[in-house]
Amino acid sequence: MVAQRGRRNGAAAHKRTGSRRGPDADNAPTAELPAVTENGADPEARVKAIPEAAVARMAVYLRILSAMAEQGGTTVSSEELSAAAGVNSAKLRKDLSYIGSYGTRGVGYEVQVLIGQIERTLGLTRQHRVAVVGIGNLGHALANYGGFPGRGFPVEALFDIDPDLIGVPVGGVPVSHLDDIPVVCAERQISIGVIATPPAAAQTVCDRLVAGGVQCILNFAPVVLQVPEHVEVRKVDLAVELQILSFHVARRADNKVNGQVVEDPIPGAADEGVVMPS
Amino acid sequence: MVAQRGRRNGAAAHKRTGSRRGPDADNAPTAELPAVTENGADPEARVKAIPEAAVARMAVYLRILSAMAEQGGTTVSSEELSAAAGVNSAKLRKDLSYIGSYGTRGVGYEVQVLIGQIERTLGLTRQHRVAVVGIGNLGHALANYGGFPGRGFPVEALFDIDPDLIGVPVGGVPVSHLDDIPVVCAERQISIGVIATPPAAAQTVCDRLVAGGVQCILNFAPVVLQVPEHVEVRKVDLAVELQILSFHVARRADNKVNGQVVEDPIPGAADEGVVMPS
DNA sequence: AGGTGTGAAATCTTTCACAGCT
DNA sequence: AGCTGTGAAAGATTTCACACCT
Repeated sequence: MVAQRGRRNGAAAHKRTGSRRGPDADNAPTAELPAVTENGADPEARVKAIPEAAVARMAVYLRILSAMAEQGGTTVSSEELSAAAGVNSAKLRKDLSYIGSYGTRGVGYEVQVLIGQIERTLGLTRQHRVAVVGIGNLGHALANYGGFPGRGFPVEALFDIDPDLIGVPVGGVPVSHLDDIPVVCAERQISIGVIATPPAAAQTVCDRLVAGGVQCILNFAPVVLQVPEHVEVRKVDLAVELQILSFHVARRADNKVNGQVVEDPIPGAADEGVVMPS
Repeated sequence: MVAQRGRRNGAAAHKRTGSRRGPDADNAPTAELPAVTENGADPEARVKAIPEAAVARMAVYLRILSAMAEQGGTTVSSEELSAAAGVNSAKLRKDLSYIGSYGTRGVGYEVQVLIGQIERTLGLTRQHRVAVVGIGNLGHALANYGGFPGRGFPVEALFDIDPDLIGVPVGGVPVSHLDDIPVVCAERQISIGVIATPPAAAQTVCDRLVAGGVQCILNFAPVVLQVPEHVEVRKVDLAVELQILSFHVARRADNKVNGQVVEDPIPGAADEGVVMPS
């Protein structure tokens, strides 16, 4: 086979990931309209390719904006908003530019307008029914989160395999059996499945959720799920988070051997010095 | 070539306080790791800077390798390991190359060796004492996680503000009061603090953890924490995760409009651009 | 002045593809 | 023949810096 890739954002190109699956997908471009990317003066801005990273930040901006609105704020500058979100203003403006131009030069953004636009972009104008699988400690916590973040994500189904739990209502929703996942999810039009089971059960549960028509999965189990192409998976992995922090602790200790912290590490290196922070 | 991490030069120093870490994906460069020390075998190539993204994946590789070791596996090829981790083999090899050359051409990697090297890189050869703040549903779940991911992250302190909880042992550790965070953390040499409190309390808790000498924070509260430079923060935000998934559901639906709709035709949710006042 | 919107440059990541060991 | 290790190309994201409105 000769090289057939490296297609610079050209026109005709099936945006396919070489192999059959790509669960990783942490950086895939967001839209995939082959040739028809035009979106001129459409009153309803067509969803262009918003970088995945920007989408994640939008959610943060949204929360901050909501808080500001609640406190009576009516306008914000990119400087203010970005500071509250912990990013720099250029990034904030760039992010917002992906969804349109809703600011006023010399003034800033209108809080309400921005909230509306971000909500629209994130698809928050519709409901996304959620199912939580695995009603252990974590599942309980999730189920009781009550409608999840603000409304928009009602928990409509719970599942577990423990006979003692079946039928018991948690947070107002009765627990069903794992075996019923496909049926119940289909019936209740679940669009997001949350997996909070032990790792061993995760893949099976995932398969059933998919069978039930669930399109998106939020996985708390420390397992890499295999899913069909059309299903979106996000992973929240406590162990990974802690280990990343561990890495930083270790790195820091190494860089600190002299009691001096440096921004740019010096190729001086040190052994695995065990330095305790003072 | 001057490639310093210099700050801006145009605008003077603003007060963009801490919180340099983004919401989701990370973007801060990772400092260089000093050369190996212990069992040498590190002739030349000094370990370069390990990309943050690679660090996160290492943790995943590690888990898979451990599972393989448990099942008696002794060697793996990049192809096998990468498939199990859900990435492609080139990425896996590149990631591993950041920590050294521990594979054997024509053969693969020795599971045990890789485990050891990754653990060393992630700083898992030392203990990282953890404190969990906020013993609600989530905090309970975390506290009971028991030593967290395979030992190495012992939970040594718990905090809450509820008088009824103070003194009560959860998962073997008695709950202390929020006010005692600085003292207790310092005493017990806590290096990682986990915040599982309501958003309103998060920043205060964070400040106390920092006062207690905690260097890394895993934040479950939907708040952007402001921290001094030397403190590392990772955020796990359920709302953000769900909203990202929501975005994908919406996008998918949009792209399918001219083709065939296949998903949730939610009755009575047909609006766009209009803010739901619910 | 004051602040947005955005090409263009700088950076960071991923992927290619093949030299080089075993 | 098989598989790792890696320079180099391709992509994606972030940052700069400035034209351009109010």
